Amino acid sequence: MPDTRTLLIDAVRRALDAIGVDAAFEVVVERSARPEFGDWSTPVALGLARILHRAPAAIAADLAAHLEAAQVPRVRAWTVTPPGYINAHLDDARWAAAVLASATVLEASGTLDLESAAAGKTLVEHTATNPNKAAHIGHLRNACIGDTVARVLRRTGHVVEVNNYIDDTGVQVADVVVGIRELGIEQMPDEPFDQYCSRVYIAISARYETDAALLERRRAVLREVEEGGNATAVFVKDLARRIVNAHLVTMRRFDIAYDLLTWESDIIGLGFWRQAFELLRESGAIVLAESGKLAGCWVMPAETAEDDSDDDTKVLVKSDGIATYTAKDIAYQLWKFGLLGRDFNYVPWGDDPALVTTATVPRGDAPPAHFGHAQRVINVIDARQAYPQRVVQRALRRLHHEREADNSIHLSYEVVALTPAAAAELGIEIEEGRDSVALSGRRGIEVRADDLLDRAIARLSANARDAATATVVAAGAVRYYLLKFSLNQIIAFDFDDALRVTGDTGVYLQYAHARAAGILRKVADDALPVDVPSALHPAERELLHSVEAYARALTETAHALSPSLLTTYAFGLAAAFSDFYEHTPAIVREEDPVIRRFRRGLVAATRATLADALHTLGMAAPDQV
RNA sequence: GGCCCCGUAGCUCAGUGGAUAGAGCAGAGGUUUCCUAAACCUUGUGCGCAGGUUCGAUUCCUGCCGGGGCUACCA
Repeated sequence: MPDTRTLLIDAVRRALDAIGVDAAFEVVVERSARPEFGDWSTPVALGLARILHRAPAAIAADLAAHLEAAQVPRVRAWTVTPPGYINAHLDDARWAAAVLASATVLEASGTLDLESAAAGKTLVEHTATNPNKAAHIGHLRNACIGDTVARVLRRTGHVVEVNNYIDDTGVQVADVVVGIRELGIEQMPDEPFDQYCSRVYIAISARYETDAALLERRRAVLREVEEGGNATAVFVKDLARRIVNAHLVTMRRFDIAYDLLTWESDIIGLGFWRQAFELLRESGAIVLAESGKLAGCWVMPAETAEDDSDDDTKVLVKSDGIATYTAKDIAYQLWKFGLLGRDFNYVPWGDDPALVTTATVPRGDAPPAHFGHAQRVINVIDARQAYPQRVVQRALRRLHHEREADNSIHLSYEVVALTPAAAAELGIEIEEGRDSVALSGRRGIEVRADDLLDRAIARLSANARDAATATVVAAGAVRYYLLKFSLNQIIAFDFDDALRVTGDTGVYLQYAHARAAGILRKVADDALPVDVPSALHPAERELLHSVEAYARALTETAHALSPSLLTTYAFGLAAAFSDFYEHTPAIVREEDPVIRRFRRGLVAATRATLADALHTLGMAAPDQV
């Protein structure tokens, strides 16, 4: 059943047809600015005034007459207000009943086919934290965005595959290897492995400044890793596996999971890059630079012949023969679309039955391969990597994969930075004149994801009914905090904001859900048909509008790939419910059976909708807190 | 220099080509014989500046100012 807004847009469209307005004229219908105007309003008459050479109010009156005559379902009356708005006043009995019925369906159905099923699979790559250190809140922002986007897409009927890319042949892992070998730093008793590696990473990064010879050691490590089949490669693989396991445990605490772990070393080991290199070379997409500062490198030249500045020339193979990260990413992107003509080997990861990892060597218990071959690829990567992502897209275009290039989405988001207050709390000096400092694992400027969650749990434990509740509410609170900012807004991280338990927080949403669930526990469902009372309380109207808006909020979130749209919606729904809760009499003591039944139904619809929104955001919807 | 992002209330942020631009926090003051007060209510002279497009611009365009990022044989 269409929602009221869609119904009204169609009705206005037909009224416009009736007075001969071009079908291309855009119909806007929005919530009325003030309740006394109505429930929904359209400004179409304003825009038509010039086209029709008539006063807006006169056009509005004509249209209102047509709408009145059309007997639009769920609409009780049409009015016109200056300077020419047309307002719909809803027939509460029919509208409210429809909203409650839809929300009940929502609860019953497993998936919500809101998108007319874009054919094919969407592959979402997220997290992709370098396996050389503990995950911090910057990595967690990435994971929360990616995980939520995947959930939203699945909820709206898409087929989704989630990859977590493991960059185990890159510079950052090599740094830790050099650090462990050269600096003699020991793991402390009780020190988690990922935190130990973070410590080594910070130490070796500082040492490079004074000991350039160490950089040569790093080059040697990288070469051995790329060649494979030696002790260093085995050492790195083991180190990376241990870090990846730590990352998976961390992310699991936030209910973040993956379908497939893809290893950069397999892209090298299985010849993906070799294959991609040949394709790129044969097509002329990359060339060997023979002179200049890039002599000896295989590079992808600039976008256009005119713009041949070095600025836009990207090195894919360094003069020492080692492929850059971007090069391997091109091979990976080709694989994601099924364009490489090669596939990974797949083996289960540990004892998690739902998680598969790529492997260089096949194994007997390999799960059936159903990975890759995506229609659309979404790479969740921070805004600083926009340039290399453009190079990946450009590579697809140069190989004449236009459609796949168009369907390669860099889902860019801004970084997390520390406010001066947060930096001070961590004992980090902030540069004079700056109002924030960027996170940096390399420099130890960070808030570890696990530490933040532990602090949130500690903060919530005092008021939660038990430890398990505190844990899920804390995880939800941290997720909500990292999701509520627009993607292109830098998060100015502040401990007070992130750990707050009142106001616009995940805790508020979960508390509202628990309140609704509490009412449903105490007010029995008499299973009789729900009638709508003759007069709705303003808070009831707002809550009904908010419940009804869920489907649209979901589809808009899916289209924009922007989780903050959904957090904003969910907060609005929870606030509307709190307002209803505070400003209408307690249902448990309601004597009138019609009102009691209706208001219980409204609470049930709210709870179901809020639970659905919370789950789609990757948050728990506890019945009690 | 080129490209990208940001600039809305004291602070952190939503928001929209339409009728009086919203939240949270911080500050002040209130609400509990009542379904969980992690709540609710009261308290607010704010869209960086200047042009342009438009019936209508905080929203779109151009320029400028301020801040951040990218522009590596790192990722």
